[in-house]
Amino acid sequence: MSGLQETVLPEAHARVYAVIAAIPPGRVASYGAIAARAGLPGRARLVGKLLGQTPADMELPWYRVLRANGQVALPPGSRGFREQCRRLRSEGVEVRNGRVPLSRFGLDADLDRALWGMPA
DNA sequence: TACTTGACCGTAT
DNA sequence: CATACGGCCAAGT
Repeated sequence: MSGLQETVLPEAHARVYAVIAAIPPGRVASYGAIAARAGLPGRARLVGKLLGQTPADMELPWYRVLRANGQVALPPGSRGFREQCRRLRSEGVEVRNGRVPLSRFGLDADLDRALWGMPA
């Protein structure tokens, strides 16, 4: 066998997609939290790269993914940026100045709550 | 092979 | 709140 990660990475990609697909409407998660839940701790950039290469026609709630501080990761003013803000707001998520306020819960806690239903 | 690029992140100043 | 720095690592040049 010649390539290990040549088969391992696609596996990881599938897990990342699964985690993102599991984020319920009206909820958000950070790149880092998603990577961690997909078994790739410390590899938030891989998630970003993957989303960047994800075809726009694929069904995936990509817009529920934000930076750890709540900011939208796309270039401010770009089409994707506006699209993301629009979709989030349409789900009832507050977006102010390209950013989602993380009032009492961090994005990680928010994702955990979403996946495991932990109470506040 | 070496260097650069990214839809990132935590810590420090 | 803003900068800076190191860490992360697949892919492209």
